[in-house]
Amino acid sequence: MKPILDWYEQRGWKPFAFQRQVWRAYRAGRSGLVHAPTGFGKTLSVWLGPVAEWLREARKRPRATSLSDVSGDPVGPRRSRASSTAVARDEAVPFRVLWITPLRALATDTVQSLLAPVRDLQIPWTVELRTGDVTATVRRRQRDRLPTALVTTPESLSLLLSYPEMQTHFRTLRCVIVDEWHELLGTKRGTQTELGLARLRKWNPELRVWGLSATLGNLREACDVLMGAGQRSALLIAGPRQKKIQLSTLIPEDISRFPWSGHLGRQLVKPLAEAIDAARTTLLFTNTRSQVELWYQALIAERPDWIDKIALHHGSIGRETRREVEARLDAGDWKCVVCTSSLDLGVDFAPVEQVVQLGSPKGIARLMQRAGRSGHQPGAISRIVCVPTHSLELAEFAAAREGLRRRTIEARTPLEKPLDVLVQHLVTVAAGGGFEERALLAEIRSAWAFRDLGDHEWQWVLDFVTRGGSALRAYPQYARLTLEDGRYRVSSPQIERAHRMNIGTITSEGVMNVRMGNGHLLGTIEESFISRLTNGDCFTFAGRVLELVRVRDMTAYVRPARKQRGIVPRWNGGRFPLSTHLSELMRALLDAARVGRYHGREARALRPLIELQAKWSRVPCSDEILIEHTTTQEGDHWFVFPFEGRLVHEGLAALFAHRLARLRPMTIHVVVNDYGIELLCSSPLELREADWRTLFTERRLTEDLLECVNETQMARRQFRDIARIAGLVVSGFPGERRAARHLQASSELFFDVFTDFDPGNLLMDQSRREVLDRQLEFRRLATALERLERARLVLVETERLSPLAFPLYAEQLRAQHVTSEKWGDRVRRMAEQLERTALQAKRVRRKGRSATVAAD
DNA sequence: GACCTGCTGCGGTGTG
Repeated sequence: MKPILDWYEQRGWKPFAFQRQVWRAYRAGRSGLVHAPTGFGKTLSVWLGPVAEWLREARKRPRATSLSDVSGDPVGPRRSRASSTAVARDEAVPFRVLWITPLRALATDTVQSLLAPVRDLQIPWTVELRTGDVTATVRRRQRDRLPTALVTTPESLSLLLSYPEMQTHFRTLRCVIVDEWHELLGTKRGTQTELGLARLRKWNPELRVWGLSATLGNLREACDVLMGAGQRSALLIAGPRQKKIQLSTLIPEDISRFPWSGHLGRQLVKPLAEAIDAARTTLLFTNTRSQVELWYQALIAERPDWIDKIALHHGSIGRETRREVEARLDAGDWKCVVCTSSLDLGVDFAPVEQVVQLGSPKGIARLMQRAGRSGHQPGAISRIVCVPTHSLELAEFAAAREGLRRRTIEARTPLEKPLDVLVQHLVTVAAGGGFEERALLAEIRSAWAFRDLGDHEWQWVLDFVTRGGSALRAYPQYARLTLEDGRYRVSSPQIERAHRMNIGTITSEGVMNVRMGNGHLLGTIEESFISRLTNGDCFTFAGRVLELVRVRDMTAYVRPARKQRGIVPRWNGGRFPLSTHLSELMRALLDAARVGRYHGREARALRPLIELQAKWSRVPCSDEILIEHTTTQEGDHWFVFPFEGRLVHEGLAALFAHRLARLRPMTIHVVVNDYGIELLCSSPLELREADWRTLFTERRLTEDLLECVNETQMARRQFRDIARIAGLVVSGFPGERRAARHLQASSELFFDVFTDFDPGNLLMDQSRREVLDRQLEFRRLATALERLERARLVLVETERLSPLAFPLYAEQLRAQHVTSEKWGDRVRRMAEQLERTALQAKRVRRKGRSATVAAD
C-alpha cells in the first residue's frame, strides 16, 4: 500500500477510513458495495485496490516484465530474453478491470479520473472508453485487444458479449466495478447488468465485484442483487455520511392568496429572483421540462439583465448545448441554471452555492441527491431552498424536512424475472459463441433477478427464441436461434446484425429532432407535439422562441421567431408519485394539525388553510378515511383522500369505478392527484357507508384489478416496450429511423396476435404484471386498501369544495376542457370565500390570544 | 388573480 499512501500524501490528502477498508477487502479477494454521497472518494477507493495489487505483484517480478508473466500464462524462455522492443510491446498489461457506469458522460469523466494515479505512479496500464461515443475504428480495435481497464455502459457490455472473441479477452479480468449502482438497481438496465455479471463470473469464478452507490433504503438488498444469487459474504462498506442538509422554504407572504392547486408557482418569481440574486450560483431544479422553459422565460422577464447569466438544461436539449452549459457551470459562469433531473447526477461540476427545488421533491432520496449539488467543500452544509407551487406543497416540504431529519430514504426494488430482458440476453449470448442449454440455465439462475426462474419459464423462453412461440412459428424471422449439436446459435448473420442494433432496454416515445435552418441541432421534441403545429406556428424551446418552418425526414426545421411568445411544448414524461415515506410523513403532519400542533414554519404557514378544511369539512387523519360529497352543476362529486401518491390513487380509482359499474351501469369520470381521488357522476349518485365498504374490500383485489388492466389500454401500452426489448419489433438502421408510430403499430399487431393465438405467451403476462407493479404500485396499493378497509369512514356533505377537494375539481375541469371563463369564475368565487374566512380566522385567533394574555 | 404538467438514461452493420 506504500506507493498509494505516498501518492495521497503528495497531493496533501489522507485516505478515509472506508477507503483503507476497501483496499484491505480487495486484497483479501472480497467483493462488496460502497455507499457514500458523491464527492467522497468512492472512485479511488475501488480503483486503487487493483492498482495496488499490480504494484505488489510487480515488486515480485524481475524488472523486465513480460506479458506472459502478468497474464499468468506459463512462463517461457521469452522472459529472460525479452528484448527492449518486446518489453515495450508486452508492457501493456492485459485486460483487468471493467468499469460500468450508467451514463456516457460519466464514463468519459471516469477515464480521466482513473488515469491520474496511473500516470503519476508511472504504471504501464491503459485505460479506455467503450461507449457509443467512441469511433467505429476504436470499437473494432477493442474487439482484437482490450485495454487494462475499460470504462463502459451496461449496453456496451452486452454488445461486447455478443462477439465470440470476447470470451478469451475476458479471461484475464479480475475486477468489475459498477458505478452508481443505485441508479441501475430497480431498472431493466440493472437486470441487463446482472446478466452480464453472471456471465463474467462464470468465466472467472474468482472475479471481484464492487458496487458504488448513493445511500439507499435497501442497501443490503442492493448488495445482494449485485453479487448474484447464492453469493454470500459480500461487504457493505459505508463511506462518510451525507453532509448536513439545510432545508428552507420560500413561504408566500399571504397564504390566503396563494393558489390551492397548480404546479408552476409563478407568483413567487419575485422573491425567488431575490433569493437567486443573494447567492453566487444557483441550481434551480424543477420537475418537468416545460417548467424549465417557462421558468427560464419568467426569470429573464423579471431580470432582463440576467439574459447572459441564466442557462437552462433538460433531457430534450441537444447534447452539445448541454455539455456547454455544464462546462460553464463548472467554470462558475452562470448565475443560475434552470434544470430537471438531467443535472441530478453524472458529470462532475464545481458545487454551486445554492440549490432550489421548485415544487414537490416527491421523495427524500431525490431531495438529498439534489441538495448534494451544493456545498461540496469539506465541512460545508448543503443548502436547499424549497419553493411551493401550491399551498399544500408546504405540507410536503414540512414532511420532507422531517424525512431528512430521520434519514428515511426510499428503497429501490429490484426487478423479478423480466423475460423480455432474458430473451434479448439469450440472443446476445448465442451471438457471442453460442450456448449449451443446461450450462446457460445455471448461469442465468445465478443472476439475482432470475434466481427463481422455473423450468417451464426457461423452456418457454427457449421456444420463443427458436420458433417465436406458438403464434409465430410460420415466420422464419422469429426463429432467431437454431440448435445444432447441442449448441444454440443465431440462425443467420442478418439476425445477428439486427440484434446488435437493438441491444438495450431503454425505450422512448417518438421524438423529432429540432434543427435551425443551418442544420444546428437544438434538441428533440415529441412527434405528437410537432404534429399539432402547422408551419409558421411559434413555440418556446431551449430558451428561445422559434417558428416552425417545415417538417422533413423526422426533423422539424425552425428559425428564430419574431414574436415574443410561443406555446411551450409538452413532453410526455414520467409521472412521479409521492413516495411512500413522504406520504406517510404527510399523513402524520395532518394528524398533528388536527389536534392543533403545527411543527415548523411550513406547517404554521399552512394553518389557515387547514383550519378552513376543518371548518368546511374535516381534516383527514391516519385511522379514519375522509370522504367528501359535493353537488355542483356538473353532478355528484365524491372525494376520497388516502394520501398515497398518484399511482396508487390511479389504481384505486380504476378499481372503484370498475366495482361501481358492476353494482349499476353508469358513466363515471375519475381524477386523481397525490392526495386523493375524485369520482364524478353526472346523474345523482348516492353512496352510503355500506357501498364504500364494498369498494374498499380486499376481496378479489387482484382479479378486479386485472380486469381493469385488460379493459383499458394499459397492458397494450406496456407491451410496446416489452416487444422492443424482446426484439420483436426492431427500429432499423441508424439514419433510416422509422417513425415511432410504425413501431407502435407493429407492437399492437403482436399484442392482438398473441391475445388471439398464443394465450400462454409469457411476455403478455409480463406486461400485465408490469402494469400492476410499476404503473399502479400494486404492493403499495394493497397496503393502502388494507388501511382503508380497517379505517373509520367519515362521510361529509360539503356545501362547497374544500381546500383538499378543489385541486381535484380543477383537474377535472381541465380534463373535460371546460372553458377558461367558467374556470376563472369558479376560482374567483373560491378565492373570495377563502379570503373572508381567513379574515374571520385571524380575528378569532387574535381574540383567543388576548384572552390567554389576560388569563396570565 | 390564481388553470393549463409530468424525469433520466443507451445503442447501432459491413472486410476492402
